[in-house]
Amino acid sequence: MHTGRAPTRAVLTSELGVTRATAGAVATELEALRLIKVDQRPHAAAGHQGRPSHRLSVNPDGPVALAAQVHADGFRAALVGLGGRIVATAPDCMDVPADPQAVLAAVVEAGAQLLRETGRRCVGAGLAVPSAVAEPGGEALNPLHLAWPAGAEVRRIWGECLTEAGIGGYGGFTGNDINLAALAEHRHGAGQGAKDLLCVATGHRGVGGALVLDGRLHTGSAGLALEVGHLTVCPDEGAPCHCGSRGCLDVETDPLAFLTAAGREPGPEVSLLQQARDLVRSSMDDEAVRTAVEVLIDRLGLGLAGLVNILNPDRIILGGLHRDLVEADPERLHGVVARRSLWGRSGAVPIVPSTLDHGSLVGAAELAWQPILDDPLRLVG
Amino acid sequence: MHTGRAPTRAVLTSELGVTRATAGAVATELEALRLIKVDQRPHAAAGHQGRPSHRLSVNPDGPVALAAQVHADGFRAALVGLGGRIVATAPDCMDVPADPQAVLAAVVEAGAQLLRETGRRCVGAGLAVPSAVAEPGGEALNPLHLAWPAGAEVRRIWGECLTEAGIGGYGGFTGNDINLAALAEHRHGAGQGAKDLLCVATGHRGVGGALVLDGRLHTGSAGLALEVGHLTVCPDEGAPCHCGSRGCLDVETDPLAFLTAAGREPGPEVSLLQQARDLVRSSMDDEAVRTAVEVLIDRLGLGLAGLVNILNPDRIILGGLHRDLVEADPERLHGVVARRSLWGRSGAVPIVPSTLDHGSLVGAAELAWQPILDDPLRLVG
DNA sequence: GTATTTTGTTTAGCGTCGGCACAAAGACAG
DNA sequence: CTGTCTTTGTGCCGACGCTAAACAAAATAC
Repeated sequence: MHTGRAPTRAVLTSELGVTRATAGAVATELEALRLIKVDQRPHAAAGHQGRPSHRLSVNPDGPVALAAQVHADGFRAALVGLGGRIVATAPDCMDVPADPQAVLAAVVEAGAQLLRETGRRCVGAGLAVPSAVAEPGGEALNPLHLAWPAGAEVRRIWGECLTEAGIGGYGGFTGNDINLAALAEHRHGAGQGAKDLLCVATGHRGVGGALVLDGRLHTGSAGLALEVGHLTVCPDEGAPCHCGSRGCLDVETDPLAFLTAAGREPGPEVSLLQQARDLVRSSMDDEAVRTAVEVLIDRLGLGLAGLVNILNPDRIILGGLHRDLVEADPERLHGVVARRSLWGRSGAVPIVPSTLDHGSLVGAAELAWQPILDDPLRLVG
Repeated sequence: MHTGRAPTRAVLTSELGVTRATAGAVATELEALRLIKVDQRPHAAAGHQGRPSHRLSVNPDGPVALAAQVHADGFRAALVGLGGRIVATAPDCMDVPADPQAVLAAVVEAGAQLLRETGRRCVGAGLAVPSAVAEPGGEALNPLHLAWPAGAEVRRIWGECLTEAGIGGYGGFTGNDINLAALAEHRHGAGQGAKDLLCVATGHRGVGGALVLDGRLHTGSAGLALEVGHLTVCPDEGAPCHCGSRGCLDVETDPLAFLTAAGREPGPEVSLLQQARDLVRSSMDDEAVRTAVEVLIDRLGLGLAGLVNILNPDRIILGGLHRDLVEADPERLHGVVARRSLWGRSGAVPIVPSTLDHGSLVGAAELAWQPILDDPLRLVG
């Protein structure tokens, strides 16, 4: 169902490998649920003979998922339609109480406001947090950037706030922000069609990873997988890391590491990530900046090579500052990864920049949409 | 279906979550296929009331899978029944031609001989090789220990040899030996019930890994995943590795590394693996040996911690020399892994020795059994 | 204007599975 | 010993999801 836009019933038959009858039934059903709409006037395909087909498209006025993201500087809420299109966005809120209960209540209130304004039906709500999320309980294990207590029961609180506000659908879902961005890239971004998709991204501080296998997030047995920040990428003498080791990917390739390597003093006005990205984009003719980019690419490449040896992905998507690094010098990064991974030459992995601006939001919505994609029947009514 | 031995129809109903009717139908069907047999006399369950149930057990005289393993010193062939029981074994052959075609022909001949002798029906044939196996083509990418050409089309040759010998069933399957051992441990050994199972093992030289997710082998997008041998575990000054780096798990924790660390000169009489294992088992009161064990455990632990951070398995099985290491001092290994992994204290991972003697063989057979487990109907006839 | 091609819908049929009733075989109470 | 209860195994029916095949629709090709 995540194959581009506006297919026809005929495309569905071949894409899903079912008969025309089944594809037609599915289409009728989805239309009855107001999830899709069917062109009244058939689309005359030029150069093709035979009966022209009706295009099926996501109903822009259909139900939505409530998506929210909490980050270091505040939170953000939006309504996301089927297919990952953001329908409405609440103004970013920069007021961040240290109490998760209070934050999530405010998030839900913003979402409820959006739903009231637009009059949309809500199929569920997803929340992205900048922390490892334990499975199956949904506790935020290391919400360092939020000043929340470790182990905060985010999923439970999220669910309670939602029911309190009367937002129903298929309930509340929570996940790590990078995991959800990876899911979104797989469904609607640069990861479409990948079988084993690896995503690596910087936040404002630190580095995170995510893995999408056969279209499903792989979070490990307890939700703690892809903690890629502590791969050693600077064996000889790296900066000390809070994990106790030295030269971790986390402290060697994050925005602060880049600013330091470029000899810039980080200012307090905007986020470190923003400063670092601006520097890469504006000052590649500066010798110090170019050298810093090369150093970080070499370290990142070493880390990616280690991951390639273990995971053997068929695509890698880079986000945050890493996205700017690969865009600045893709050849160098490809070269390092190929040289340092065992199957570098034979199995060169495509490494591409992320394409979605609000991947975590879209991914959070995707969680809420999932039950409906799995079984559209149960939503009848 | 891999839940211990001799369940009853009633157990199937609860275990598979189906009705008694369906469980009964499945049992009848499997019996008709001679895959299982049903106790004539019902098993009186002591202390239980109600009608006693008939035990269902794997038919020891039923069809078998042909399983074979090629290794550095020769090859081995066996017939394996449903449930991983080895029914018959051919005498180990130590004659190893350098030509894969010739070796596999000899392997198939040994297997055909076994089938003739026992008169069993063959449901398929699986082959384990000590090399990464490319997917989906099935080429052996680094058969270093076999003196085969890299990229040898093992799967094609195996299939051709089988059809030539008239061994039918569901065809030929090939896989990496450690991958298959991991699959076998998950189905019938120390890995039962694990959701995310990581296996790490030494062969005679080098270190390999495998991952079983939700009961299925994860081999990555091209079959090249879990090349764990080149994790850095000796940052300061490790031995040089053929991969170009230093201090890799491969050269720091394999049998030769252990013998060197213990100050022993490896002799030519038996394999390095055998010498190393004998040393661990017999001479733990020797100071040099004990120190060597501790050094290797520390390095192995560092490597495992890195894998835990990325994969978050819920169980780790160690094979080869690593099995002896964990048996010699489990506390030390657990401690290192917990200290060096991010979620060490909260998410301590069980690390257990492998339990199967011929895991690769059983796993190879498992590949051949898989189509029948997936759909027993199609074998009617 | 007719034939052909492609798409969409209707109808019949098949296979799977759950629900239910019934039979079987023992335990337990009197 | 007998009747009741509990658990297991089996046969039957219907709901459901899908395929196959026939039919209808709407364009192009000649």
